[in-house]
Amino acid sequence: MDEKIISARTLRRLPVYLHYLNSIQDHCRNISATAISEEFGLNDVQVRKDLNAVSGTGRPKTGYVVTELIAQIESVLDCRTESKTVLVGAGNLGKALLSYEGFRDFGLNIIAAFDNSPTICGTLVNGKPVLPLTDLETVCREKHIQLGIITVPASQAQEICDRLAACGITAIWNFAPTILRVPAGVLVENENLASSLAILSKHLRAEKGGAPT
Amino acid sequence: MDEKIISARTLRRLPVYLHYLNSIQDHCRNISATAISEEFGLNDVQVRKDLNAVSGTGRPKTGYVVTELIAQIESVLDCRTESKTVLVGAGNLGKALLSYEGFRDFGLNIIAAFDNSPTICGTLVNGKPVLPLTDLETVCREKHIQLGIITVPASQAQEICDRLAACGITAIWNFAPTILRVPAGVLVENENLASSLAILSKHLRAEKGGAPT
DNA sequence: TCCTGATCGTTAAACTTTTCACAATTGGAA
DNA sequence: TTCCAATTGTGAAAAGTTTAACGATCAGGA
Ligand SMILES: NC(=O)c1ccc[n+]([C@@H]2O[C@H](COP(=O)([O-])OP(=O)(O)OC[C@H]3O[C@@H](n4cnc5c(N)ncnc54)[C@H](O)[C@@H]3O)[C@@H](O)[C@H]2O)c1
Ligand SMILES: NC(=O)c1ccc[n+]([C@@H]2O[C@H](COP(=O)([O-])OP(=O)(O)OC[C@H]3O[C@@H](n4cnc5c(N)ncnc54)[C@H](O)[C@@H]3O)[C@@H](O)[C@H]2O)c1
Repeated sequence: MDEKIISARTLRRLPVYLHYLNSIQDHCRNISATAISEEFGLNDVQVRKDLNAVSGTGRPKTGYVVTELIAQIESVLDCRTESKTVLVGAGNLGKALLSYEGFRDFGLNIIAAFDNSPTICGTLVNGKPVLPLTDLETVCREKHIQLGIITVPASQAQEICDRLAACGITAIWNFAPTILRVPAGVLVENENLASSLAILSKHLRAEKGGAPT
Repeated sequence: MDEKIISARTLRRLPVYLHYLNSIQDHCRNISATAISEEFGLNDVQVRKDLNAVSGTGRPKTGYVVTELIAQIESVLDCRTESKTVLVGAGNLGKALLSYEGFRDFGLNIIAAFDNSPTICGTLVNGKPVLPLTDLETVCREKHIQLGIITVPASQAQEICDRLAACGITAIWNFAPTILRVPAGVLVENENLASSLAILSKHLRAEKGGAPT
């Protein structure tokens, strides 16, 4: 294994590069770090360091071979290996995520959704079954689920989280605005949309206040 | 104005604190930075510095008065001032955002949504009208819209972005997986869900590979 | 063949964020 | 009253991240 330590910051930028590379691969054979940096308004050395962390096959004058770079990023992000996933809470947000195919590119495979509302259970969303919550443990254990998405109301999130962790799930993507307590070894990624909103509000305010941002 | 410079990192943590403070305000009069730090698994000095940036009214031995702290964070985040907002692209994700009331706490007020699909236009989602895209400019100008949410397919995002910017909107919340080019003075906040997914995938992979994370 | 300029990769510097260490304050118990 | 333990606030160290500077490489044209 020629693994280098990839910083979290770099890791977060890789999907962005990957999406861009995919979009240009049909009409570009090579791409330079400089060109990517311009595309994203980043510093070119930063991009070069990011790419160097996953690739190392950049060549002076020509840059990187697009398809090669895609493969290397996909390898680091492990896009080819499917992450077997369940989603709990098939409400508005849950259904949107279930319907979205864009995460397939990153290996996400939602096997099933769970909900405790009888009106939703039994339906299919984007071809994926919504099952009663009581089946959660059985399905997770039988299908060897690795990743759990939580889109239930905040008040229910910790309980769901505990149950997921108890099934051996070690990665949780939490959309509820709560902090979850998990056993060691389980990673929670909180999708905190309010944080982004705070940044935007601040910008609007700064503008009105007079100080340029 | 006794404004201090608040770092972006701090700004992102404030909504998290705020949500927690709101949840405890009924049964707690005071709260210490230490207690908050334990709740979130952060360093206590970091929390103290964050709070100090917005408050400065912490007292030794007792900590902060919860209601006071809430008011101060709300003031910094400018939660009381409504951000007049439009959403473009009333698809799965757009409808989920339209239906969500949680952002009201942060001053978000979605006035209307726009879509170019005739089947969606004219409907109401959570009491909010979905209008034809052709009305975008008129509404934005007449209602003095400040913030735009983009939930259209990636291929359409730049065009929508341009139109929003042309209406004088200076803050854009982009959910499409593209980088948007904007005039100076316009702030784009990209909600990149794939980045979080990358972190989770990496964790799963590291686990299987043997190296503990 | 030999330049030239684009590009890479790396080391060092600048900057940011987090953590540590410690003095200062204060409410309440002895 | 006096002391103690909890807690704040802050300057300095440490860790992490971004930017700058520069030599090395190499494709393609003179
Ligand atoms: N919709 C958004 O745009 C948005 C944005 C940010 C955060 N969130 C958060 O995401 C979560 C879901 O939001 P939403 O808008 O989809 O809400 P929603 O009410 O539409 O959906 C919640 C779903 O969870 C189900 N549910 C409730 N308790 C459950 C339990 N114990 N087990 C299984 N299922 C249960 C409900 O039946 C419902 O279908 C909330 O925590 C919300 O704060 C939503
Ligand atoms: N659904 C998710 O969970 C999710 C997650 C991450 C990112 N995204 C991104 O969010 C965006 C929307 O995703 P979605 O799942 O809601 O897709 P969707 O297809 O359900 O919705 C897109 C909507 O935009 C409308 N639209 C298309 N072109 C338009 C235009 N030029 N002007 C106005 N409206 C237009 C369509 O009519 C449709 O209603 C996409 O860019 C997607 O990549 C979605």
